[in-house]
Amino acid sequence: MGRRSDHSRDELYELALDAAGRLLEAEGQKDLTVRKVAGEIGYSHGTLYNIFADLDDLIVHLNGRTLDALYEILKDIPLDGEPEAALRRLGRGYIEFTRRHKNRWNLLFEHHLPHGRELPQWHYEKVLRLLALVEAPLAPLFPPGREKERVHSARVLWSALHGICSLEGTRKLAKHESVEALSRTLISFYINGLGEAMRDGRYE
Amino acid sequence: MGRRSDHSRDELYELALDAAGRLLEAEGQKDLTVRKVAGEIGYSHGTLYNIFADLDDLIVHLNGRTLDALYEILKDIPLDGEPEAALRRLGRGYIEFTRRHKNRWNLLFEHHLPHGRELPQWHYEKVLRLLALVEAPLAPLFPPGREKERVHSARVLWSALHGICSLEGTRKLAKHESVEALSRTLISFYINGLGEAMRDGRYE
DNA sequence: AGAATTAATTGACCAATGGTCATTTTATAT
DNA sequence: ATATAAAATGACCATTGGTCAATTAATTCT
Repeated sequence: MGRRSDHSRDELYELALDAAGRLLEAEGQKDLTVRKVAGEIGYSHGTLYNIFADLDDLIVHLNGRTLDALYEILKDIPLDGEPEAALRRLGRGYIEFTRRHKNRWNLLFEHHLPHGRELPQWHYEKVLRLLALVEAPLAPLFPPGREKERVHSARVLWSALHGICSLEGTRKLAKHESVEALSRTLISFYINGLGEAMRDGRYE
Repeated sequence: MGRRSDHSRDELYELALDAAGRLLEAEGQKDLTVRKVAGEIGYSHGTLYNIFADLDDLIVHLNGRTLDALYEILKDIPLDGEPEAALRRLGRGYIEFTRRHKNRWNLLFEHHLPHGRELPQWHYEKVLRLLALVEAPLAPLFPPGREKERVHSARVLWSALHGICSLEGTRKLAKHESVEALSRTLISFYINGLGEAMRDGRYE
């Protein structure tokens, strides 16, 4: 068979990522193969190599979608009011997302490009956009001129929450523990400690 | 070829895991294959299936070794003195380990058993032994009768540190950030917040 | 309209993998 | 020596990621 007019290149890109996402969510990483994705959309596996450089490339784009999906969830969460409460709301949104899309979310962090290849710039931009959501509620806690420290704290909180969800979701830490409880404690103590240090003027 | 007397079953087990560890550290997850491990120790791939149920099983045992190795590093770190200082020392040890053994450490958290299979009991015991190291320096911060909360806090800190190292080591968060700085801030603010809450009697 | 050109799609093909198991080879017991 | 039991092998299978010449359909040109 040759050039069909069923789908444009862009449509094919979307179709492929749709199918890849479905496969991933339904069957897990092991079943996310070039051939299965191609089969799902009614093309041969060779065709996918016109759209993506290779499977790694496809995964990088799929992960981009995951970051977008998470942003779409979190962006509507109100960030005003008590900083701690806002952070808890964000945390809950994050936790719920990782629960609902466990496989997608695992792939995002567990896929590694082969040696020498780097993630595209837009990946980091998508991450920064998410981090900005965490930075917002932190604003009232930092006086002007301490923006760097605010960014730093957002990263601590983001990474820490990631760790909590990661260890729980993959059952690597212990069989059962409440992610909510752990994240709640984290946020509460961290913010209190931060506030205290800031009040006493002994931040760093 | 048949039954050789070169190595006992136990020796073969150790040899295989040695080779697997070497391959993993040198080449990464992609090159950790049954055939390569077998080749490294001078046996055919079929032989490995006398020792391990399958590749997943081999990896589970390899990960057990990783947990042991981490414990061996951390167990000699002095945990007395200031809680915060002790936690920082533990954190540094952990960070250094994840740097030195990046591939081993990634595999530990990124490997998933196929659906329906569970990690062996001894895996969780090895984890608990590590968590106990974090619980120790927290002891002075909790009055008697709050052991549950102490365990809880150890888990928060452990998971959070894991998240920080994970995101940094895999370059998924941002290109460069000081893991040390992030973990230092985490420990400092968390412990301060915890102390304050405990003093004021408003824990939970 | 018909021919020439261009581009997309295919599937045979390759090397490698995880895994199985009948066969072979060796050590041990009789 | 012979029989028995255990372990090591490698042919074999299905599946994978990836390549590329051949094929086929859309587009352009005359």
